[in-house]
Amino acid sequence: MPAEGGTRRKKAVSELKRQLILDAARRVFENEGLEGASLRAIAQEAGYTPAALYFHFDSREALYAELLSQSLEALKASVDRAVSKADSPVDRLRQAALAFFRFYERSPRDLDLGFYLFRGGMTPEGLGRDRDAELNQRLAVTLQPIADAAIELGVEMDQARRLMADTFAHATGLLLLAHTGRIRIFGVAAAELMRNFVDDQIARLTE
Amino acid sequence: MPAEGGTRRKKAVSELKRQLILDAARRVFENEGLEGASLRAIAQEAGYTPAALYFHFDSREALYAELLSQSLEALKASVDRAVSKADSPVDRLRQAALAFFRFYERSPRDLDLGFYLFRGGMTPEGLGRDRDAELNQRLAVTLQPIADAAIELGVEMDQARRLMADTFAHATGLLLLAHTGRIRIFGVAAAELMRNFVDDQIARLTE
Amino acid sequence: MPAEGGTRRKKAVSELKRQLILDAARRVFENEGLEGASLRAIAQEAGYTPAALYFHFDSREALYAELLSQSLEALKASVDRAVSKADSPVDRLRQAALAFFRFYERSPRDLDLGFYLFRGGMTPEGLGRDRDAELNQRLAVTLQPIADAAIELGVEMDQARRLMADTFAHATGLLLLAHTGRIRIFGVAAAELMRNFVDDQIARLTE
Amino acid sequence: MPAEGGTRRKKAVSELKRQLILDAARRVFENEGLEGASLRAIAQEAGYTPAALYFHFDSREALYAELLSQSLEALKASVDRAVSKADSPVDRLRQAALAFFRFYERSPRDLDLGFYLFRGGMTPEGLGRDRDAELNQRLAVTLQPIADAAIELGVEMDQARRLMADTFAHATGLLLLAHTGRIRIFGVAAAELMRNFVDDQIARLTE
DNA sequence: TATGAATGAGTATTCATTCAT
DNA sequence: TATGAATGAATACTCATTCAT
Repeated sequence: MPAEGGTRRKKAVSELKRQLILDAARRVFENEGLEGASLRAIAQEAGYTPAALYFHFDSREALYAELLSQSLEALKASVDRAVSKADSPVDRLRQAALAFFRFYERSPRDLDLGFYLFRGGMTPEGLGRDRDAELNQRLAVTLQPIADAAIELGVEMDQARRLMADTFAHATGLLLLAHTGRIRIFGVAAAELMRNFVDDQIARLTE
Repeated sequence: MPAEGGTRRKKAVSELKRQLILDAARRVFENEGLEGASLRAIAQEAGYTPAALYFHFDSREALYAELLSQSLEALKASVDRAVSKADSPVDRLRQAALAFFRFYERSPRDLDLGFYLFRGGMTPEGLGRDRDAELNQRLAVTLQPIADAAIELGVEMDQARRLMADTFAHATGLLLLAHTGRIRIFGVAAAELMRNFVDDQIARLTE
Repeated sequence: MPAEGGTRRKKAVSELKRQLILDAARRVFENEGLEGASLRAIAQEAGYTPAALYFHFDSREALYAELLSQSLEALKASVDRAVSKADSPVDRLRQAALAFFRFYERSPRDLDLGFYLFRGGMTPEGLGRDRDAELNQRLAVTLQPIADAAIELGVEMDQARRLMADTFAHATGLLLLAHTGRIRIFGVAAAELMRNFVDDQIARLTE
Repeated sequence: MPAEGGTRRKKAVSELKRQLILDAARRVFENEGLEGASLRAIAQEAGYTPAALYFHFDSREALYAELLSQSLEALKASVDRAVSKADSPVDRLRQAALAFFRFYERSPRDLDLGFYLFRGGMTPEGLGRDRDAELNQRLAVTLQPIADAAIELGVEMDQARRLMADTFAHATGLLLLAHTGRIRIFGVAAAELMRNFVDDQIARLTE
């Protein structure tokens, strides 16, 4: 048992260190942006040598991927929390969509991260099919409450899926616009447009 | 006349070479993506030494900017062409929005290019305020037909601007989804969703 | 004769252009210093293409050499002027030494230029033996009034030559010290030290 | 102890490698001169990739600065050694001045190095005020024995400082002359002139 | 598990010079 | 005489990654 316990403790310590590195990476990302988040910079922020990170992650891309993974986890938690507080299908739909929007509105670097790695999916090899499939899965699961609520409202599966895609698209489009400052061209506020969009969708489903 | 003609011919040749370099840059962009489009790579594709490009462009960023500029020009031409063929405000609105969408649907690298340089606007200094302001201007002008058509339909200025922003956002969001292959998650087609979105907007304005 | 006259005029024009380029080079040197005085920069200041300068000078080094040559000419003129105003051997000696010092005190870039090309003399090939010998000759001629005055005061040739070398060395040493700001370490003024040095030399010769 | 020993040995090895790079840099400096001493060239001479040097030095300028630092250290040691062997104030003054001269007479590249980095002090920002101030400090400390000896001889502080500056100036002036071969113009020997200069100064102080 | 050292490929840009026109 | 275009070599420096210790 003591040996076993030692092993378990070692694993826990290892897990902790991994997380400390990821936290450091997040900080670098937030402060320096995509371009500045080199492995060197992350290692330094974490108090490590670049070489040391390779004991915890296979490559820089793997580290990034894990960062995105955690980001998506946080996103899902955020959406789920909002949904759980709602008490009607309509409200669940609205809250899920708005929680999604707000999550990225508040931490724009997470959006950058998503764009960066999502784009990777286009390349022939991508980040590996497994990783790509996993990202898709996470995304689908996160947005699922929207489809669920729609179905509760009597909508067909097909239509529910469209709603998910539309909501995702509108939110990310508006966030992009807001995030790059371009939205000022139109003299409007992204959050307000998002609310309107969601209300319109609901109106259409329930009319 | 011979002297003049010589000068004129020289200018034309120079202009042509410039364009050949830009074409090479486009190809590199298409094949290698954002990261791979180094000055070296562009020069090689164009059959030049890196140093030679500096005779034609002030810097790598200047070359990129010109690439984007031409892309936006083509976008505007595409939208204008679609609008000119339409014969009613409703049709003009629809065709403008769909032309915008189709342009980027067909040449996804132009979307990347836009994202790349648009993002520059976020940095404190940006690529220079002038360039940033110019990008905004071009975008506003390109989407203007949408607002014009809406106003013809009796909509307030305020609402027309919202419509522009919403259309831009929805289109880019869907394109991002399509472009990265994520849209498959939802089992829907981006183009169809865009058409539906536009139709919904029109229905709302005209009901 | 018209042909001849045309040739002469052509030569004069050519000479003038050469000089305009050299003037431009001086300005660049003064404003940008040694490092900044690239051929490109000089050409631009002169209103030419870099390539055009090659019709007027064999190489960048040749242009620099000519610049130094003119600088030494101006130095000699400055010394000669001072000497011609003096009315005794002692005064000639003093004025020659001080004029030399003041020339470089006032235009430190000329000193830089001298250092730069003088140093070239060390390299195996140098700027070519001819050029090197010419520089030596110019320097000797410029300082000759010091030796002449010393001889007038009854000093041996040998001693007179020592005096020239010492004066040159002390002046350039002080100028270097002044020019790099190091003289502040000692809390003294270069010009005053130079005056003292000259007075000491004179005292020794005449005592 | 073994662990400690390992660390200590590692540090020693590291220090050694650093020094080997500096030695390589010195050689390049001696053979190729200022302009040729690029980071590439130094790395090659040391048997390294350019990138490897960045592990040992922060930048090319930092490497240069360390080279100069070691040179000044050697200079000071040389002067101190000479002074410690002298047994009277007059002798200390003479030996300090001549040791300074001889140091640079024997290794002219050290003089070049000094000129190169000293000149940095002229530029608005310099190599950083710290570095500049440090250079000044080292120089002052090195020449201090001259001032000390003069004060022992009953000279005022003010006059002692002048003597330091004059000695430095005369020595560097003569060295420049000798070093570039110009001194041949005057048919005299730099070392002899330096001895005479020092003797004259001593005569003046003690008469 | 972590480090120090090293690599090799890469970055944009500058330079003096050449040559056809 | 002058230009526009092009070259080839050079610059310092950064990057992700590897490996012996």
